[in-house]
Amino acid sequence: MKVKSLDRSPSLPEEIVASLTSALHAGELRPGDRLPSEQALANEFGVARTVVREAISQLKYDGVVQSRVGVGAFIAQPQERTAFRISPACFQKRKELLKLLRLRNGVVIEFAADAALARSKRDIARMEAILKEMREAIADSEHGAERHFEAERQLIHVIAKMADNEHALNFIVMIDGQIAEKLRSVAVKNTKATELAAVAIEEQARLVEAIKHGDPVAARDKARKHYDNAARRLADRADLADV
Amino acid sequence: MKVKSLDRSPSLPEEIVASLTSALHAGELRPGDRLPSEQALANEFGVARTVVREAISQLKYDGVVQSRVGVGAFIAQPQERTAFRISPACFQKRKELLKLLRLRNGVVIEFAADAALARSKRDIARMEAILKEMREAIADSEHGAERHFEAERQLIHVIAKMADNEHALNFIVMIDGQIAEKLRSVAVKNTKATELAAVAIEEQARLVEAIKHGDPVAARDKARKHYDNAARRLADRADLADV
DNA sequence: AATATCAGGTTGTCAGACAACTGGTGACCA
DNA sequence: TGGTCACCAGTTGTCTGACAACCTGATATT
Repeated sequence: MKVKSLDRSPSLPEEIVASLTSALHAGELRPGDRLPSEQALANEFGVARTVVREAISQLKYDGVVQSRVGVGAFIAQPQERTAFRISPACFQKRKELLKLLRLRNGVVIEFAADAALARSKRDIARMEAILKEMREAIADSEHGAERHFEAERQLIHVIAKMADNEHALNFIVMIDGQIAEKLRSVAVKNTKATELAAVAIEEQARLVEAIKHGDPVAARDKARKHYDNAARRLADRADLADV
Repeated sequence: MKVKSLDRSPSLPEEIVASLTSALHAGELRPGDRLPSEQALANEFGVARTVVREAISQLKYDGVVQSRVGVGAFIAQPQERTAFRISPACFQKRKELLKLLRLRNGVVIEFAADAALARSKRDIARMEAILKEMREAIADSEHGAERHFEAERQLIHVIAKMADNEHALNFIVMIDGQIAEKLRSVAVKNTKATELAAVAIEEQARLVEAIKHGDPVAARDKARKHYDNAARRLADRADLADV
């Protein structure tokens, strides 16, 4: 029905980028090193120069390489990078996934305090609607787990939006979007939903309450309690696949 | 001497990326919209199709657009993005810079606690050497401010490294590298160094102490005190240029 | 010995071509 | 009339070859 044909034959530039970044990650390419010329890479990979150029242009976009006309392309210093990127490889290992989750949670926790300071009535109404949706989801034996999962995400997004820092918002949305895709199936499957969800909802209700009261310290505290617990509950689950 | 010829004539693909992203940021392009065909864009911008392709390949790399053979290229949903990027435009406004600083500080504060849990003797020695460098820098009337600035950055990097989360480390190094370039001149110029620096060093010494004792709560607390204060001191400075 | 010139290599850009693929149109047929 | 199918124009992905601008190092010249 929804097989969706996950062919995904990776494009040539993608493969070259992957090859170069893995070489970089493996230490075969180090900051300051000069890349082979575009023509040489094209020959090596058996593709046209345009393909190599597209690959290198992506690396340049991230500040991972810098090129000088007439000279060549060079691996830049780590501090020169202009993008934080999540590669598919990050999700291969369970550990990596949990570390990304930790990073997302850390930012959310920190900015929950800012949210408490900048809250508006609209925001509060929004959050309470989300809590209501969570509570209703418990009764939904069919899609309840999925609804709860999505509601949790929405709460995070609302908090991030409240904090009045678009960079933090972008960051949270980006990470969350990436890990959510991987976590959804785990969160939905095999969930002995109700009792765990009830605890989680209580935690989040306290967080919302703190934000509502405009108490940044309490908001941070409640946020930490919930998101640390949520991460622990997830880590304890045996069915979080490790490839 | 070190003028270094900042010519920086932006490349054609760069300009097109900038044009498209600004159109996207301005709401002229919205998620789900279809981009003009590569040939149409090439005509519009007066460049070759290869240039347009390099630009779009960069956008695809970030998950900002997705393309399908035979159909076209489309603006993706925000949750689809795979990269958090700092564009040069972020530094034009003083406010943006402070928000980026807030984001960096938030992550550092949060992971200072993790650092306290995962500290090693090597790390502690490293941190104490950095504190020593800061204290010595006070006496250096010529390069003291710059030395202090760099030492503060190194302390952040060491803490990030300690926390055993390479994603957080990457993120901090990236953001810090970007804002440092913009802050260094401000931090160094017109610094009535000694008295402010002494306060900052004391704050950081307490942070190091907390990490040394393996106390995550104290580490987080001290980190928050220092980095919030540092941000406030910076924001209070009148010479932080606003373009 | 110091300087000017040149040749080769490298990146940036251009132009044109073709394959694979998609969506819709219109012809054809039952 | 209604459904099926071949076809066509448009699009992306890739390839090829070319040239300009530029840099480096070697060579020739003074």
